[in-house]
Amino acid sequence: MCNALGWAQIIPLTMTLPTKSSMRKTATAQTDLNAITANTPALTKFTAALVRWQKKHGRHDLPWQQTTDPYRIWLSEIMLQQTQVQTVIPYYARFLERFPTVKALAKGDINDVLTLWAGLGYYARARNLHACAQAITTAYQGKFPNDPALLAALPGIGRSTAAAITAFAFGHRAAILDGNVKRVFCRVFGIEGVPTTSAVDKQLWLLAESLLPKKDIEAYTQGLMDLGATCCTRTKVRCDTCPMAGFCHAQQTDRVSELPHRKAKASLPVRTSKVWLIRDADHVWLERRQACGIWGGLLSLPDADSVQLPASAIALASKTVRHKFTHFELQAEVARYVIKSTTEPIALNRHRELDAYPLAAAEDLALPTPWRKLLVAEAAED
DNA sequence: AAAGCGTGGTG
DNA sequence: TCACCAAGCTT
Repeated sequence: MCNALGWAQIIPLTMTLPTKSSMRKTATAQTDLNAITANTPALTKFTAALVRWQKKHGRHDLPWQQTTDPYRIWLSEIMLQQTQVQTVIPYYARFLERFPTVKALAKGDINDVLTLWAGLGYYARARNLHACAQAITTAYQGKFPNDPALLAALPGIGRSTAAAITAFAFGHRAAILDGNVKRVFCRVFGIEGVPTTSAVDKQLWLLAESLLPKKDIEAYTQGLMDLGATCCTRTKVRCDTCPMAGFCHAQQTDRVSELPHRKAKASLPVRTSKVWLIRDADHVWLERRQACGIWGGLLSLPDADSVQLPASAIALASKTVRHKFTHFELQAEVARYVIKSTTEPIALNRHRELDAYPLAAAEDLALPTPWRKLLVAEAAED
């Protein structure tokens, strides 16, 4: 069980109010989904145009596209959750080199998995990935089930990811619904309301199901992703090359920049902490974080209140590190100390300890990004 | 149902 | 610099 994060929250939440125009529209305009899904010709037009467009103008050379290996497709879908293609590509190659099959991954050490994931974020994905590989190995003899409902019961695989895997690996007819798809649907069909709310989300799933083609599920699914990523983007929209331009609701009413409606966002609370950077000439002492919560399972600088410094410690200048997460900003004071050379662990208490790691290896450890950057800079200063 | 969970790109 | 958010899932 994870308790508090250990970082004090010192600034309370305040709400950024929505603009008057968005309040008025979300309050009064209610999209009639029945009117949309009953309009079969419009649905058919969308689907046919998308499939045709994907085959000619979509992406066909991404590293996970020239295969129907469900392991490779699954790995790409997990890495791509809330993460852009350009970021994923180098991680994907390194991961496959180390773990080429689901059985290899299942047998692997979770700390090796986290090391390969370090910097990619949302580390529960890596822990779920490992657990999922073990489940597939034991429950399905290492073969991915081709049923989206079975896949969605596995750790880290939700409804959309399950549909994407079965569509690409098995040609199974199932609907995806990610951020790109929601944006496309809201614009093309003029869906009002905030897509992250459950009511709108439910409507979008119904629409997604009703749009599925009878054949070409691969090109259709890829087309949804490609359109949102290369044409119907958040900003710099390229309506001039869009296959939906002739009948897109947002484009025809000049509201492309207004849809989808944004949620009123809470301002970032700030949490402060004090951590210790304990080093000698070429080592730094790090703690393995507990498996749940922020940076679960990663290595980290220890909280200052949890460590008894060795008697030989000599204080260096402190540094301040600021790091913004999705939901809070961390301001950490890094108190730096040099201790007498040793590679012995430092005891925190009965259950926890700090272990020495080579400072020069900071790039290759399972460290969260702010600590990795800090330690790389620390090593470079020597 | 809504909050928790990372990081990097972009304008 | 700062706000916004991306091939979402879990609890």
